[in-house]
Amino acid sequence: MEDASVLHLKNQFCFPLYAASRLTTKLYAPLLKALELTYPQYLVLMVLWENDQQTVNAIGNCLLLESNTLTPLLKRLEQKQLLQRTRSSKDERVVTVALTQKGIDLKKEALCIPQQITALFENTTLEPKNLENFYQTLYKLIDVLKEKTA
Amino acid sequence: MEDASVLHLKNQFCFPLYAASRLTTKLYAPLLKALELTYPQYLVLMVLWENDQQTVNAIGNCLLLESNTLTPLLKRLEQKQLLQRTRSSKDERVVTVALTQKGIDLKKEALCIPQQITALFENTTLEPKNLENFYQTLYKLIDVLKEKTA
DNA sequence: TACATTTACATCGTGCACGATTTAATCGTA
DNA sequence: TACGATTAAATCGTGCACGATGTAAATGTA
Repeated sequence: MEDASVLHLKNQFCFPLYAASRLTTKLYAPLLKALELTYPQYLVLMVLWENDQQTVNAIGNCLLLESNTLTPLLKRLEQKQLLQRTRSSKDERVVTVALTQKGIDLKKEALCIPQQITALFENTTLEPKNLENFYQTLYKLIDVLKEKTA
Repeated sequence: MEDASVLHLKNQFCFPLYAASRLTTKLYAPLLKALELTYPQYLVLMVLWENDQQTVNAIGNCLLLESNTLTPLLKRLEQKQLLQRTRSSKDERVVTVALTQKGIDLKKEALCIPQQITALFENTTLEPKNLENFYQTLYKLIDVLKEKTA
């Protein structure tokens, strides 16, 4: 590759990931709007739907986010009465996040989202077999990136 | 896949893209800090290094961004005296963005970034052949997403 | 040539991301 | 048991993203 073209957008390592991530968030947006959720809020709820009663740190480990991002986001979800933040009495540094009944109930409405997303990819050029390889490599990439940015 | 697990994070379509995108931006951050650039600013400059003198719209088409994001970003780059925004006299609606000499010169310092990134992936589990397929599928995905979110 | 429509960019408000720092609690160890 | 180090959240400031709306210029068409 010649000198100049290494800086061309199409040859960049990161741009397509950045673009695909933003476009995917946009793909979810109309479905999440029905639940009055943003995409990061949806991610936090998925973490809690899978395992309720987690600390801020634990949620952050799942999503690769830290308290500076999570605290305000969790406060917004608490204001919507989807969850409750409680400072642990055993260790006053720790805040435990627990779903409210309203938060638990919202899962039922969210259940149809994954299949609606999947349906959007039917009859496209994206073959399931390619996608499988794609996600395998993507997770490998994430592992390497986690190590290199640690 | 059973009902509950479709909402598990690891089975989600979008989360790994979101995570990989953010981690990749973090990977670039220390290199870009030397140039006092953010990652989106770097992307805009790459577009202009490849083709100088573009309208806000044209830059947005390259990066999939609109004026609501680009205008403030371009103003910041203008304040750093890396580029100049000029309203076209032929069509007063259009703003043309042109690199200053300082902006042109910055390219020389940026040239080493791609190879430094590439070097980080040597001796990892990511095989070049897999990555080639990966990026092919990623660009296909972007095309589908562009269509579905249009 | 009026005038509705379209286009290009800008503005505004909200919600992330994230580096840097702060605060308070707990831990480790001399 | 003091006390420095570590840990968990929170706070702060800056810079994206982006939907919604605004503004002004250009365009299409009756």
